[in-house]
Amino acid sequence: MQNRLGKKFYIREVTTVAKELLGKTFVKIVDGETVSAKIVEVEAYYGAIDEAAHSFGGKTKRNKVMFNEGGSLYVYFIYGTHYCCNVVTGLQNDGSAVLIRAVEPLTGIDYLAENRYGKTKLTEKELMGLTNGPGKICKAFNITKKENGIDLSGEEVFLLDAKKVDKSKIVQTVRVGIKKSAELPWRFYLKDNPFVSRI
DNA sequence: ATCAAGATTACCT
DNA sequence: GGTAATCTTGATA
Repeated sequence: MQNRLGKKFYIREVTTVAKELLGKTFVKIVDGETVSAKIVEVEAYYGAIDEAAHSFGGKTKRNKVMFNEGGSLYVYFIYGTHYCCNVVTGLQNDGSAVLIRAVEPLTGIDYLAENRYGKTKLTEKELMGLTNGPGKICKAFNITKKENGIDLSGEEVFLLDAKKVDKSKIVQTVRVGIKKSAELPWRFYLKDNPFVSRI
């Protein structure tokens, strides 16, 4: 039986939460249907010491959700075309969050496919590319600025606990796609999982 | 008021 | 491999 992750889970040090998010289940309820996916790749961002974090340099209209107490969803718009989805962690005003970079679809795959490709019959290649990147996840789950700031203890979007992933399965590397603080090894993914965005 | 850069992706050669 | 797509913020005038 899977239980919802509680407030305590999120209000901890951001890299700890990032690591433990691997293997957990991301759920969105759409018209009573459960759309879910396993988290396989994440990155940690921490405003106090991390120049690459949106929260570095203080609160703005765009990033204010990142300063919430852990357990909110932070969605931002980037490059004029893509949304990315983060789980806020830590205490109020921490400015820390975990970016969800890749997930493995579990249920509601037709919903994800329809949003991403406008069809439900997918080739093997399309299936593998369904949710293996931060922008793709938001497209597939139809997560937009409407979802920014929502509480993960609500009934629409939340996370389920899962069996703890063995430490030997977690790979830790540097983050992808950033120029500032690029050396911080705050990216975590599940070893050998085919849905990880890049190796 | 104008402008460049950004936690990305898809489509081109 | 290169680049267009085209929103938000923060710097400069």
